[in-house]
Amino acid sequence: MAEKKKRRRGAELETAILTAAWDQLQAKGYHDLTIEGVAAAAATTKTVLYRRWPDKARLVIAALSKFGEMPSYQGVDTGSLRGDLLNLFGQMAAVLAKLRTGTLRGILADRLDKLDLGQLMGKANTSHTVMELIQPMLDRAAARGEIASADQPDRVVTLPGVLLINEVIGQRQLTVAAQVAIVDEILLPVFQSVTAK
Amino acid sequence: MAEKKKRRRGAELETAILTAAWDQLQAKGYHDLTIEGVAAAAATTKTVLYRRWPDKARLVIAALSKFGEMPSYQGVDTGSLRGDLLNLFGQMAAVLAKLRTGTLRGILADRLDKLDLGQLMGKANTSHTVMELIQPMLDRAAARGEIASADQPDRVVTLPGVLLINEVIGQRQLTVAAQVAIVDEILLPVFQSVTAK
DNA sequence: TTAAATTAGATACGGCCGTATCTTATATTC
DNA sequence: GAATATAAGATACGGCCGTATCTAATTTAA
Repeated sequence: MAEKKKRRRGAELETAILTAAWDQLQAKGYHDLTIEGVAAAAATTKTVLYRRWPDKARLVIAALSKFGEMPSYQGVDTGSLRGDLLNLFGQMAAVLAKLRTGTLRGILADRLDKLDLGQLMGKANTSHTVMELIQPMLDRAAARGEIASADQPDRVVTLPGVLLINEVIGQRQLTVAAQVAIVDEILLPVFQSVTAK
Repeated sequence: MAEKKKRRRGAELETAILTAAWDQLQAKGYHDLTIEGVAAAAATTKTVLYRRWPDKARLVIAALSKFGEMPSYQGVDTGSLRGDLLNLFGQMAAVLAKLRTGTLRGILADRLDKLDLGQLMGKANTSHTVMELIQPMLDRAAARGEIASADQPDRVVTLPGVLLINEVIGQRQLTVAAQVAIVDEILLPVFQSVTAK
């Protein structure tokens, strides 16, 4: 009896590959995951993978997007800038907690050669940049009178993202205490220091 | 006539290798520099290189230390915290200006897998951490009464280094305008917000 | 001066990367 | 249903990594 040589295609094949990538990520971690290994685990070849994703980082990001159950950020009006920021960091911490240690570090390292910081998070460039998360908070805070102006310099608006990434780069855990420290010791003082134009 | 098979050793050999590494760095940039290429250019083999440096990043750092003419930071009391900080960033900018674009990015990326942020700059861990640069400034500023306390949280003392690295990671140039913005929009507000204990 | 210890140099290995080429199965179109 | 287009699968390549092993030159100790 001859073997059926059924060939997977399109979405079916892609799902199989991403499943394999996800498994490898869980089993071996980002560093030890290889394109060839994923291809083998998915019973295909790396040629097929390279047709879809340009490198390991993008492949893993795709797998994370599909199976990582990363909730997209829900902007909530908590009634204060401090609450908004803590809420944001809390959600980020929850996302990070789902990742194996070193995964994000590895992705960042791999992409550091090619991209600028604003795009380091993968889809961050297309959908919601850090700025787009922060700006509404600042708008509300200004409307409440908590800060003098919602029109803050770029470097200031990007600061939360920078601090988040910095926290990830260090081996730190982004505990609640760390979140509070970041918000109270750094972010609020900076935001509040801006004077109305 | 038989060739003299003179064998270089120790410091002589090491200098030859680092010279080759430096040349390659200038000629091809960090990304395209390879260990094997440096070995070949130095007329030796990579075995010899791996006996001295564990990876490309360390090799390049060694070459930079030897030939990069990176002036070590000179702490100067300019009379104000703002002046001190701008002076620091100015010196850092001068150092960065000597590096080919992408060199520092590459080094950071390569080491991101293995180290925490405080050690990313190579010898930064042994000699002068960022904290050790900043703390004297804060001490002086507190003595002058510019800030309420020199006893600032770790995350705050490390902030200048984080912002510097962030600036480098982006493709930005660390212009004077950027330095001023960092100091005035972020660092001074943060430092000044700390209340005496 | 001879023997012992170092260390440079040469070579080879397995692993993975990223690309190219070719075939063959499957889908699409006529 | 046959012709055509598309994409999977197989294989091979050159490049570099990092390690291991062996040799031979050179230094150091005796």
